[in-house]
Amino acid sequence: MTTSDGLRGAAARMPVTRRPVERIKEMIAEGELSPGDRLPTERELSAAFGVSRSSLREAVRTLTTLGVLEVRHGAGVYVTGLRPGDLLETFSVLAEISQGDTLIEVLQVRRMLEPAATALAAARATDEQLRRIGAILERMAEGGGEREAVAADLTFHQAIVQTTGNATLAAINDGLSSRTFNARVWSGHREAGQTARLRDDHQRIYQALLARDPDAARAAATMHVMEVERWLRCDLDREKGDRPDGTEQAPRPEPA
Amino acid sequence: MTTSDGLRGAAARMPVTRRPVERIKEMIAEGELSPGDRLPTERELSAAFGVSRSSLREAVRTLTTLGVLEVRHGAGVYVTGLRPGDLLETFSVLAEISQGDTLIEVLQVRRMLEPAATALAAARATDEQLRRIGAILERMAEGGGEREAVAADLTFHQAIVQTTGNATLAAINDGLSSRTFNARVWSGHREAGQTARLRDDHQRIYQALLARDPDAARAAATMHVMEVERWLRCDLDREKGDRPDGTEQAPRPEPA
DNA sequence: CACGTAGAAGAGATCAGACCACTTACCCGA
DNA sequence: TCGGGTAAGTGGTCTGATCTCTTCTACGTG
Repeated sequence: MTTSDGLRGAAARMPVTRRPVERIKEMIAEGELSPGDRLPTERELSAAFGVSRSSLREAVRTLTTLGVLEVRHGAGVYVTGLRPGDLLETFSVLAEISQGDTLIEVLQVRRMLEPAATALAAARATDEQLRRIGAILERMAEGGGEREAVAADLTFHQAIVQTTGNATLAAINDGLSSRTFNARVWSGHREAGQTARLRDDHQRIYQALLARDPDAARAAATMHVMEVERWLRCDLDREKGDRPDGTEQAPRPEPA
Repeated sequence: MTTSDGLRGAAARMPVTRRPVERIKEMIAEGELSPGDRLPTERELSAAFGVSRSSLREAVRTLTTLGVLEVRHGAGVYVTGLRPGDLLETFSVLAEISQGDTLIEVLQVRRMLEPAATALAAARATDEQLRRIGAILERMAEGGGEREAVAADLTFHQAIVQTTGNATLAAINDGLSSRTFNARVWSGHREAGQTARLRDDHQRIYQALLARDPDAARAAATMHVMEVERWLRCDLDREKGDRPDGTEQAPRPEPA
């Protein structure tokens, strides 16, 4: 009773729930299903795939989590826009539950992406986009609670990356700088000196964008990410061992 | 009407299935659950959360898809290693089902990451790591079918990125250069000139690594990604409109 | 005729319980 | 002592019923 069914070798010993997942992904890749399309009802799909409705629902749940499908209660199952932002939404869990060294790694990646992205933004930004970024900066200057400050910082960087016009880049960057992540880095860093330093960083980035100077933008972004990295390292050290001596704030500087 | 995303107080009007998802993620973030820990049985969990087993299973399915949990048939549900590679496995769907412009965007991101990563690798590589990369190159030179060539190319770049010691970076890069993606770029580019060009690119990267020369490594990696991007643009143009004139092979070069 | 509301139909959400398939560990016999 | 077999435990799947939400229709009112 095992492999006797006529299924081709590939789909033979596949968990039942996985079959609809692979098939639907395949249909999308082949163009049989397009963004926005509505799928048959769960009851019809389960019959079509020869699986129970429970299993079919788990398959749909998988594809929903991946950002491929979207379920509207009472209305049906739809293919999402399949835009990078849809497919990379899962990305944020990394920043959400990672700890210690992985957070450093995340910042190192941002140190590769954000300078390049900011430089690109400086070259491509329209007047309207620059105006919007400036507005965000003004809102940050107005102060507000820590929550608002974190949100505004996030919005500032997101706006810059969006200016590059690369939605994939924007989605990845969003994932690497999720709200949870930033809140963690920021916690305990609201002292006067650091807040001022942050504002300076942002101002320098903004000025470089205004001047449409990619090199300056790259440098400013690099400095900013490095600063955030320094804070994080400081925090991690404090957590690890409570050494009161403030030395070794930036251990192991990048060799390159 | 109701504020759909109010989220005030406790989990007020949250879909039943989502409650276990959020709670388990929270427990992991708080350290109540650690990598490798085993969770209670599905039956116990469903009782603990006050949901049916079906709903709990959908929650577990969500977390499994995200790479947070791992289910072993007959043995139990476990927390994964929570390593970047675990959490970013979903990443590959982007390369799997994206088309057209998004593929270009993916390559632009790689153009930001791979040069930086290769430079870092040049600075940090151990003799053993360099030897391994060299071995991969030799295997590629031996030829073989297109399938083997794609796999070897992938392995080559993965080995380099792993050399940086940044698992997050490696996971992201893996996602951006999945087998499916590469197979698509490569299809139809096995002509003599391009194969040779590819081998040259790889050799130059390898030489830069051997010389532990970050600048040369960065340049070589950049050239390589740009070359792949040129192929892809060529393919996309061919698909879109069948213009026989070979002009506009590399449209809109990056302004920066 | 225009419009809004109530009801019905359809679709996903959740639940309950049963049975199947796989893993693990224990126990018994050689 | 070692090996295999068996049973308990756990995830995998199925069935079918009920609940909730969306959507559309049809009715009634102004």
